[in-house]
Amino acid sequence: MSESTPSVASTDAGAGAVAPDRYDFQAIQDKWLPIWDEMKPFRTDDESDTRPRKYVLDMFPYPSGDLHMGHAEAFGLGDVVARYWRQQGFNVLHPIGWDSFGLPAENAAIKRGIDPRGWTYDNIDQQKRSFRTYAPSFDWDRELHTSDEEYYRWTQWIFLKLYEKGLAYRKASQVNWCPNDQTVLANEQVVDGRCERCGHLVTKKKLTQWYFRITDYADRLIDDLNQLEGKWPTKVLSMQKNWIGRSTGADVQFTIEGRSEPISVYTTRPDTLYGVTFMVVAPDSDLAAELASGSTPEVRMAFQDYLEKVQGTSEIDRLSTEREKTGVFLDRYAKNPLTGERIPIWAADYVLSDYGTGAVMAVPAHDQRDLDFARAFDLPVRVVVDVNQPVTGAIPVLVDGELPDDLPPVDPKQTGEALTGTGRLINSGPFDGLSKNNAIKKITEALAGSGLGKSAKNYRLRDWLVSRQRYWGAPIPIIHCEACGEVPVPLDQLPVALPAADGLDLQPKGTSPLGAAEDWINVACPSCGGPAQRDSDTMDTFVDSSWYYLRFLSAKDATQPFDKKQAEKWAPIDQYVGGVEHAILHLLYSRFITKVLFDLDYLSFTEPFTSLLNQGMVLMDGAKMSKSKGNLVEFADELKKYGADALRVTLAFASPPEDDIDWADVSPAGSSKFLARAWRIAQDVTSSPDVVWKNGDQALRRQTHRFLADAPGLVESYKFNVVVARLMELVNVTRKTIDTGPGAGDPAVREAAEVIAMALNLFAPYTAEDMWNMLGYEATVAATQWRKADPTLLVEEKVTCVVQVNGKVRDRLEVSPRIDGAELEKLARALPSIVKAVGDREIANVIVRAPRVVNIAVKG
RNA sequence: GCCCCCAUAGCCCAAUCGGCAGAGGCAGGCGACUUAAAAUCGCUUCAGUCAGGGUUCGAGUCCCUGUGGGGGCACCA
Repeated sequence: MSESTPSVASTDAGAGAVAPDRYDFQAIQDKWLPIWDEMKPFRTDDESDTRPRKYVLDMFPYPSGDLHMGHAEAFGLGDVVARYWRQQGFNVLHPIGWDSFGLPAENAAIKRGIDPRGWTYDNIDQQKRSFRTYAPSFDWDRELHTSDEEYYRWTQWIFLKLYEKGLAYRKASQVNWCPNDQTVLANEQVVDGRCERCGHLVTKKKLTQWYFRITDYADRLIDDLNQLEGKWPTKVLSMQKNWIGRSTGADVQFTIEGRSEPISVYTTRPDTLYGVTFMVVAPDSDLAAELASGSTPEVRMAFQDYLEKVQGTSEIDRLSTEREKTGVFLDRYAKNPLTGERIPIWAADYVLSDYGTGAVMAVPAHDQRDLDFARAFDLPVRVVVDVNQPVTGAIPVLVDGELPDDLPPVDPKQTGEALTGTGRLINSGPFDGLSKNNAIKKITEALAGSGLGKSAKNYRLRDWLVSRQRYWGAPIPIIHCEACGEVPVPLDQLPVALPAADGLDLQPKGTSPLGAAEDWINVACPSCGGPAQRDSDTMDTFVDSSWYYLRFLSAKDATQPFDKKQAEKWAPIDQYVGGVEHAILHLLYSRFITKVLFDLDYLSFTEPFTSLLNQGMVLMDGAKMSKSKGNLVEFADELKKYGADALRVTLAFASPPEDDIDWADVSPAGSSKFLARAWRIAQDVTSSPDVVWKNGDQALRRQTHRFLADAPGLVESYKFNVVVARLMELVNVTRKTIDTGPGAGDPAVREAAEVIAMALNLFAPYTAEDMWNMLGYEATVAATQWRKADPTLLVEEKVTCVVQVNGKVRDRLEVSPRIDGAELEKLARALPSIVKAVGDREIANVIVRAPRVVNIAVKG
């Protein structure tokens, strides 16, 4: 029918133009976009809708320029899930917003001398236009921007709620400082000693800053990961676990000569307490300064020198594990709580001031770092765990083929290798002979009994530093009054709106630009009415994004951040989609804030993201795309060249979603070809919508229904690439049925075409809609329900049974799937090829797994 | 150093319960259409699953060891 004049695909066909004969993605996009805009098929504002609900969310974009290929992948995949659940009968909430506060806007504004506001919202407009064409099934009516006053007033509200609960506090401490961005950084934002954003070396600076007490939630943040097992990538679960870094051990009290208070040290090895030969404190801790100041003038001098040297060491150098051990003796002594032994105290920078108590008991025989230090300063080493003594069921080691009575004792001081393995205690008084694990328990109990220690836990996680010395963020809603101190801004005075950037110097200078906005910063104290000043810092943008998923549920509510009833209806998120770069930062913070809101009774759940899909990155020639590398693939260019559908299909089909995609390895042109083939099938169908499918070609029907049966499971296990492959297969078989089988008028061809359109809605909504239209149906195909597979078409009439001899395939049998085992064995053994293969060897065993396999095991 | 993940055709990737290694695509080859080429369409070649052991009637799949690649944590006591 279409072999007549090859019409040229018209690229300038406007909306309403007659559909061209050939697949023309531009014409199809232009045709359907205005119709969808009119229909708004993805709105979720109908409160009377009784369908079960699903909440599908992609991590919202930061508006730096236009969308890029990474967005195309993430939002394309998220949209597959959203569209899928709709076709499964769910009322699906799939909103979109922008993470629109942050440094890039401010840096761009400084560079060009403009307002970060304008830059940000221009970029949002640009991204919106691109999204419109890309056509994810968003409910646009819930759009939000974290930089809108209506949004950040509630970010400030959350800050105040944490403040009320004592979870937001200010303290002076050594913080991470990026000299380039001229602002502090949270621990999570420092990667290998460098600023996560700009790559500049991070330094330490003593500053008073705002923190959220996330460490109070450390246990729950670890323990609740169990709920997510199997629903989050194991990689992310282990990253969170590692980041929080819980360890268990004991706090042990050491009394100090010349000091009334004992020093508490944390150890994971209380079993080695008899092996303590010295103590080490962090040189930059208050404790070290105090101990030094109570010592001799010589020590004070030496300590000062050492401290200065330590503070001059960059973070990068300090983190090197190859570094020589350094330290100074403080000429002070502690007392071992169990033995009463006198223990010298040193200051050394291998001990960190902000972990545990900033002091450790050193057991050089059983800790590599302590041993290195002991060897450097010739301090005694005492073995207290005999690692040659088996604990349980250990296989004895033979020496020269003999079982030795006693292995030669190993001296770590000689070998330089600390003995960290298991074994039995020696040189430990009443605890001799106990196994390591048993000793940990017994010694901790003994300490607890005499009030000299107790079991304890420690975490690598630090409190979340949330204040930033920059302009483009949510102001911290606190007022500093000379008379009253810190005074929270009353809730009814929120938002604390950002002053206009106009007239402010946004250049980074180490203090917030807001400090210079005099009209803004000077206010009357809400408590006493006296002169006071606003806090001039703004919040880390991860505070903004920690709760945005809740704002979507009540995006226009002017009275509260979110409505608890709406949250109960929709949240937590059924499917969250985003890159693994947020595996720690955003996901950890959001989990924390969710738990806080739960504790405050604003929520009835404790985990925000029920299941998580991490899509991989889109690379080019094996490397991350970037302008400077010259390997940038622009989303806008690709969109123009291939259209939204082909891009989406390409990204879904390239690989499993969590794998990286190298754009050099994929073929958007191939995807276009596939879409054109699918589209032509709908075009070729000659039967009318009321044909009776069951009269159609059985082979094609089987294929169609097998697809209907398999695809849902594949989508739900994120095997989108396989679904696309199966769709390609179905298209190929349908093509064959048209060209060389019963022809385009066969009812099974129409059935297949309709199923292809219905399924293609997940990956290629424009093409799907146009096919659906050609097949004689009204828009929109996105609202169709997934057809149920006919079980009678899933049963095979004949299956191939493999006949093996000693596991090697020798022959095949076409049999009924319901064949009985004995019958099958008889058939198999009668096969001439099998008789020959067996020969006159004795049959040892015959394994029959009807109807798939018969395996004859023979001897010899 | 500790912990985790991965390895199938030239390339990207499939392979429900352990049961015929191949669904799909790219690239390649041949052919059709074309004056020719591109595009398009049709047909088609290609591996025994990183290596070595083990369990099993049977292993890509389970177990152990190693190699290669990727990731997380790391002077956290």
